[in-house]
Amino acid sequence: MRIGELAKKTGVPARMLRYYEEQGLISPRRLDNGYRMYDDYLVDRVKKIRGLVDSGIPTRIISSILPCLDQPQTIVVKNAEPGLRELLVTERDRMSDKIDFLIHNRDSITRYIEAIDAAATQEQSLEAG
Amino acid sequence: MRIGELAKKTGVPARMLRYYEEQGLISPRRLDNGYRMYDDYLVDRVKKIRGLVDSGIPTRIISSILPCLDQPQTIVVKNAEPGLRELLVTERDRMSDKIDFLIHNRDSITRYIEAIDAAATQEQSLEAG
DNA sequence: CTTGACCTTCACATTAGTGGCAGGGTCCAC
DNA sequence: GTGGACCCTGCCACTAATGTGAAGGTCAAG
Repeated sequence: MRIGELAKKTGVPARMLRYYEEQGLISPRRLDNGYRMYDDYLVDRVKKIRGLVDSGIPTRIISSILPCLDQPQTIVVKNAEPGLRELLVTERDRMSDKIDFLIHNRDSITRYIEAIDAAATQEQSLEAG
Repeated sequence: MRIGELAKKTGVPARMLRYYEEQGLISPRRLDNGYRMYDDYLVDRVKKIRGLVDSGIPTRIISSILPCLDQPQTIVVKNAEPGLRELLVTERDRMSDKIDFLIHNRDSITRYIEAIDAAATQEQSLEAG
C-alpha cells in the first residue's frame, strides 16, 4: 500500500512515517515513480512503533529492540552480538519498571474516580431523602 | 530540605525541579533568602512525576492528575469539577493501554533473551561434545 | 488534456524536556 | 573576612518528535 493508506490504517501521519523511515525503523520499497510501497506487515510494525514512542521510548532504542519484537522468532538469534543481550535486558527491566509504576498509578486514579462516583451517589440520596 | 538535597534524593537534577515548579507540578516554600524549601513528602511526589514523564505523559496532563495520586485520598473529592472525572477516565484508560502494550512487548523481549541463551547453551554443548 | 488527489523532497517552525553557563547573592567554616 | 559550597534568575542551546507548507512529479478519471 502507499503512504496515505498506511497513515489511515495506523492513525500515524505520513509525515511521521517518513520520519520513522529516516530513523531506520521501517524501510518501504520504492515504486518506479519514487512512491513508497508498504507491505501489510508494516501496519502492525508501525502501531508497535507508535506504542513504544508513546511509552516514552526514543526511536534510537526502538530501532535496536524492534527486530526482537516480531512474533515468529526471527532467524536472527544466531551470532547474537555480545552487547545485544545486555541491551535487551536493560530495556526489558526498564519496561517492567514502567509497567509496575503505571499499574500503581492507574489504580490510584481508578480509586479516585470511584470516590467521585461515591460522593455523587451520596449527594443524590441526600437530595432524595 | 533545599533543592540540592532533593535532587540527590530523587536523582532529578535541580534544573528539572525548577522546571517542574514552573509547570505547576510542585510549589516549594521559600526561605527569607529566596531559597526553595521542600517538604519531605515532595520526594515521593517528584519520583512520581519522573515516572510519569518517563512513561510519556506530558507535564500538562501530569499536573491535572497528580492531585488524584496522593495515597491518603485527599479531601478534594468534594465538588468535583464536571470535566475532571472524564479526564481521569481518559487518562486512566490511556495508561491501561500502555500497560497492556508494554507487558506484551516486554514478554516478547524476554522470550528473545531466552532464545539467545538457549542458542548459547546449545553452542557450548556442541563445543564440548 | 486538464483537474484533483495523490505522492515526492526540502526546509523551516514549534514544543517539550533537558543541559549548561554567567552573574550574582547567602552562609558556613576556617 | 575570605573561600567554597550552595542557592538564585535568566538565558541560550540542543534533541526528539512533530506540524506545515512550498515546489513539483504521477496518475486516473472526466
